[in-house]
Amino acid sequence: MVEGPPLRADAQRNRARILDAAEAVFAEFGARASTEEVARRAGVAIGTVFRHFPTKEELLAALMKRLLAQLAEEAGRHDLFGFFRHTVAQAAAKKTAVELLAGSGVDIRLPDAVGHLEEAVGRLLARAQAAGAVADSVRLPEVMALLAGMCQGALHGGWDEHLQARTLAVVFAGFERG
Amino acid sequence: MVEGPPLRADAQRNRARILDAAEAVFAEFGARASTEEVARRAGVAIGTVFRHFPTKEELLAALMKRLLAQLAEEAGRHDLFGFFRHTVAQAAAKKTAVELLAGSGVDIRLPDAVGHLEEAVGRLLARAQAAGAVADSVRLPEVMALLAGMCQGALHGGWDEHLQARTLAVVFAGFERG
DNA sequence: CGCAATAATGAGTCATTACTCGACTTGTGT
DNA sequence: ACACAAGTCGAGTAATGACTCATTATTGCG
Repeated sequence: MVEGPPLRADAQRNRARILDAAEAVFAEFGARASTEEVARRAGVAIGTVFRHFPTKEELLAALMKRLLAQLAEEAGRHDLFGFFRHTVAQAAAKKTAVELLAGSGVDIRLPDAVGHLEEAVGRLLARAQAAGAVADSVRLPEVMALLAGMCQGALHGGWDEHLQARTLAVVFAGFERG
Repeated sequence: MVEGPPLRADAQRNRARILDAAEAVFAEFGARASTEEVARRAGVAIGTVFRHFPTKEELLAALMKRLLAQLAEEAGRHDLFGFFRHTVAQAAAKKTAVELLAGSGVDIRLPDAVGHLEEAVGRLLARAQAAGAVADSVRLPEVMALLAGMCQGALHGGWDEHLQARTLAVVFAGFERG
């Protein structure tokens, strides 16, 4: 994480615009969408995208970092079950987050961002266990695995609201009894 | 499903070889792998692949059909929990099955093959409920959703044996208690 | 201002890939 | 054995997409 001199004002504006466009485009078409489409939606030339993010992977990584940070922050506003519902419901909208949280196609290292999310979920788990809502035998890794799996399932399977509720109900019952 | 005249002997051989090669190649590289790689591995020219499967999608669909039929057949040799364990363990190996069972990237209609698999799993569910191993409130759609989600999760998350066991344990506990 | 340094532009390059097609080979029925 | 339909071959085509770079524009500072 080497920080060079601060960016010029226009460069900052464009960087943010590109990330916003990338979020929208990749949410709509998945990670296969072209970099040109991102540039078009951001209203900048293709070269500008590559100036800020020298490869497509780095663009995806930067976007992913932002999305994971956002998730970790949102975790603070929910209990464990609520966070599951919220995250799974958003899965389809934030296609990329899910695709990449998983590493599908492109592989990217984001230890920090993933770590922060894990910490946040860990706190929710501890609280839920202290309240007796989740069995003590349940550990963080399987909680993360189920979160990822449910997001993937919802995304690719196109679950409706009802199916999502029923499916999560099974998972929550499993949490309750270990 | 129009059946033309029977294929010539060499054509049958090549068709099978291509499907085998496709299974191996797509399992290794995902659906992004090139058709040429499949041809190379099958030991035929690229034109031959396209004679049998006029588009890449049709190749994927044919492969998918075979994999789903195989899964449906394997269901007969397991109870519900065993089938989950078996299928999830194979998820990584049969990357394609999972990617496509979900429809990631390419969309394909395989109502028959999916229907057969659902019927097979439905029988396992009914038997498990009759034996009291699964709560009566659990229905087939969420069982299929969880199967798909767990396969996705295992595939993309790279679960090890231990994590897989712990994760499935939570799901099974959920089945037990509804 | 004026002048570097920094950034934006966008036509072009190169690699990849799905798919075509005309020349050639092989299986099969008679 | 022969003819011909069925099948195979693989160089070629066209589209796409990641990335480059010489040129032009903007910004911020003294």
